Amino acid sequence: MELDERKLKILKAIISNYLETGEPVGSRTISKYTDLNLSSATIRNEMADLEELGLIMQPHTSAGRIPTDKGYRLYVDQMMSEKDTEMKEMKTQLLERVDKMETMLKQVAKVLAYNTNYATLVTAPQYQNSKLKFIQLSQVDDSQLLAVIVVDGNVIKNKLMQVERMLANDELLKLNVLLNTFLQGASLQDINLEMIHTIKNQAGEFADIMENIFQGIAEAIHEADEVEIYTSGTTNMLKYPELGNVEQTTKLLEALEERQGLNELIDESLNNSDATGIQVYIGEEAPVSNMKDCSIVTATYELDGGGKGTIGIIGPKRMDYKKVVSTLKNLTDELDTIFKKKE
Amino acid sequence: MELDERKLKILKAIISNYLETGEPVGSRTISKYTDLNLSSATIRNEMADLEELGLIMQPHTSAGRIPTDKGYRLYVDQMMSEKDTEMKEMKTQLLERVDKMETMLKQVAKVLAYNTNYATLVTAPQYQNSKLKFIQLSQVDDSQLLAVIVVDGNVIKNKLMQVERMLANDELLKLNVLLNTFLQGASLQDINLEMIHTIKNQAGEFADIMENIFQGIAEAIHEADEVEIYTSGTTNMLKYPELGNVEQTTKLLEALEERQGLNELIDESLNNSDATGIQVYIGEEAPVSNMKDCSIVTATYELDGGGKGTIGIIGPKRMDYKKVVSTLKNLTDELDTIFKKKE
DNA sequence: TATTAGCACTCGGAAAGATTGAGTGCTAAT
DNA sequence: ATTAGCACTCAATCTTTCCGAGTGCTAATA
Repeated sequence: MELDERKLKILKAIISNYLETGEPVGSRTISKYTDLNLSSATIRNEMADLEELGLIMQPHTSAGRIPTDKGYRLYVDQMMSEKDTEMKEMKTQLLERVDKMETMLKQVAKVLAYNTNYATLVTAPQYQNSKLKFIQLSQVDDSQLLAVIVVDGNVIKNKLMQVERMLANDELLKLNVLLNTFLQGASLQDINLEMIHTIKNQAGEFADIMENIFQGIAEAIHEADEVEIYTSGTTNMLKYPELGNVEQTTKLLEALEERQGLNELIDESLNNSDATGIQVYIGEEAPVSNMKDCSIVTATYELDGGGKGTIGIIGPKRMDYKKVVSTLKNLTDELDTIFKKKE
Repeated sequence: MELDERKLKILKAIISNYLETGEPVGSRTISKYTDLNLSSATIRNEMADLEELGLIMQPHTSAGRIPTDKGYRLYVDQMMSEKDTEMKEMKTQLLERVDKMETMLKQVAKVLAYNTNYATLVTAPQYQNSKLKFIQLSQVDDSQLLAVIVVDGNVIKNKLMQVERMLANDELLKLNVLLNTFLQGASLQDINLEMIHTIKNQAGEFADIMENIFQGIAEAIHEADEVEIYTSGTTNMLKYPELGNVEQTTKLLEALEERQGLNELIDESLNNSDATGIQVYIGEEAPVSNMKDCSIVTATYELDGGGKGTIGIIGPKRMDYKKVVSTLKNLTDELDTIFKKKE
């Protein structure tokens, strides 16, 4: 059996109705509220076919039909090829207060959650491949040295280190010059053992202090590699009763709160994203086990500096894909420009 | 009517039973499971009295009794005067990975939530009254100046500023000396307009740049004043059905997620805490409207540097006050020593 | 051959009763 | 002052009934 034009139209009608109501859709509804001018009986026949094709299903006999994951997938693929729309209010909301990356990303998650009524997740851009811009050591007090490390994209990391004795000004200066000479412009991966060795040699009597400093730098880098994930609107998930019992939803909320599996999700989405940067996971397709009853839409944004971040929306399978996808598309564009302007 | 010894015993029995089960407690239960050796009828009479005193109530006729807020309050006050117990496992869990304040506080919230099954909240120490330790300006690239600001307790803030031209090394040095001379050791409140004026005068040709810098410092200070609040275990709240319908719990979760009203709670608890630093809010006593059905226990920890932070536990009214209070007491002690060791 | 009207059938969910049992208050006896 | 006993209440739970949305199938129609 083939999926002809009419079947497709009916499928779309079923899905979009289901997206609105969350209730199984009956044949009569379709017959009445589409411009197909077919009787419910005919629709029923077609529905039987669609069911056979695995695109829709009945939650129980004598109920209407709901889309299967496969049905959603078809719908989303269709829809993705169509045009965008709307989105302007969000921009203004977003720009209200953008003074700091962290604040901004939290804000993005919040605004997005508020506007979509789904759970959202935003990661800071990951910078593994960006270059070291600047290192500075300063003596904070008798026993503490502060290393300030700045990388492309102006991500700043501080690292406090204990030292045995206070360094003189010229010693500090020398070390600063040394560090910056060797490390400026290096990508985080470039800083290998060999380089460390060289620097330690050059440092002479401060080799042991350098040891300390590298330890600190390593920690700072490690820290920079840990992606910070901001979530918002997680409680929105409680609004969708079809996500099964409360227990399951609770599990999902816990996962979101504890960031369980979110890293996998983000890696997955960063690696697999195509030109548009948008990925849609429906039900079982999700790389996180607690989210098998949901759909997840992720988008990747990219900075000039090479940093990449992810924005994700987690919602019920009957999420408004059209709106979500177009919103995300616009949002990533927006982020791109904001970050570029700030740099 | 007076609250005699026996009534008190019965009240305690009712409350502690209710804490365990979450179900209204009947007269027969008390009669059987206490060493009072009284018949259920007698207990009933006493219960009627306790009800008249406003210490317990019936959720409906022909149900057992549950404690009122007033009853809880009595119980808590009694209990607070008694001895502590237990707590050792938590320490080890806590110390597993303490490399960074932020990480640690998150960890504290998590461990606490895990161990108590309530929602928890932890704030970083607030430093309004601590002193500025160190300021350093560095030229990051052509157009950007980085100010690193360190205050007592080693809270570090970075502030990037745009400048029109690149500063020469000796110029930077001069400014650094200037800033540190005037500002080192000053509490954040000390930095008033007059001082700013003086510094700007001294800065000579760099007055305009100084303007920029002060702007930056102001922002950084402002930022330091914003308390970061970490929450964990919020989904635990879904485990207590007596918190009313799901909607209300959802509201509570939202409040926790969006940090609504948490600042009030923290201020309140910081200001009102007595020698022990522990505060208990029962039901309506809570300074946050969404939490009228819960109880909140907060504890204040204090650093040598003068920073104060709050740890809070939010749970149902029938929370295990004894355990919670002793846990919090121990935890704050622990935090105090950890922070002191780190300084 | 495609569509439609008609009808018997299914089944979840709401409504209405029936049953249970934990708990109470009151009274009379100890 | 305490207790046994009893009638009464009421939420919770289980049963039963009923309704209607929706189906599949068949026979009639265009």
